[in-house]
Amino acid sequence: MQNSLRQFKAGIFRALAHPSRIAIIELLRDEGEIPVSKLYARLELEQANASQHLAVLRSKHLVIARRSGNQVLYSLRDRILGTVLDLMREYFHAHLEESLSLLEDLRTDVPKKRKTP
Amino acid sequence: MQNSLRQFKAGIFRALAHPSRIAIIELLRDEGEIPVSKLYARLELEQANASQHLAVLRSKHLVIARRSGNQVLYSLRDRILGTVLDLMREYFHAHLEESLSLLEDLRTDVPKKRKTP
DNA sequence: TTGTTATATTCGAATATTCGCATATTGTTG
DNA sequence: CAACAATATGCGAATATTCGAATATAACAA
Repeated sequence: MQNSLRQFKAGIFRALAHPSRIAIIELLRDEGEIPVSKLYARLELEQANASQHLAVLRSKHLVIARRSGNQVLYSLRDRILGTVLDLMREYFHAHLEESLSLLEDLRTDVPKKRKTP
Repeated sequence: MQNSLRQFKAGIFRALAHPSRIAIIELLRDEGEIPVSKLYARLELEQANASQHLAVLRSKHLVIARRSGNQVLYSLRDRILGTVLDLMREYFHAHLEESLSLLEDLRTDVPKKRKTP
């Protein structure tokens, strides 16, 4: 009872527990409804990979997919998700210093931009 | 940059992405600071298991551990986490119907209570 | 029909989580 | 000190996630 409710919540958090999926949510929050093609172009994801992540989000009903002719348009299911991410940002700022040290730990990958080596 | 920030957020969501850890957070939110012994008694978790989950929460700085003599007292690091969980409840209610169908899907385990079949 | 574009799904390997069990650590009491 | 209580950690097996590669499906155009 109480228990499966927690499982429900955990499932949603799990769906949010990936950088690419967070990027997707943030993009949808900022841009509204967009086609998959634009989505994976913007986020520099492989098409298949983006589709897999979208499937995860769909399975938790976090996003809505709508077919429009050739393409599929995605949008956020509920503003609450945007709010949650805003809270995360707030949290991030509140604990900026140690957040930075956490980021330090993460700074093993993510070179991403490199100015002509 | 933007990317490792998302990784940071994802890490926090991942820490929340387990029913037992959600239960821990909710318990700390409701009870304030409590010793581990009380925590795993209340949640009916194995001692080692509870400790492992607490380690996950600690690693993301979501909880604070304070030693007091023999025992270790845990508390929530930031009210924001409670707020996030409240939002989740709000979300749950907003989409109650389909949430219920999601719960149906989960109802593979969690028999828990059964009225003599 | 055939071809083309857009998106989804399947598969398998690499990696990560989760749990119970055993053991280690820390503090207290006698 | 030894014995005990409270908590943490290490290990290994079971399970779950993640990714790229290949393939499937859907809508449309010629």
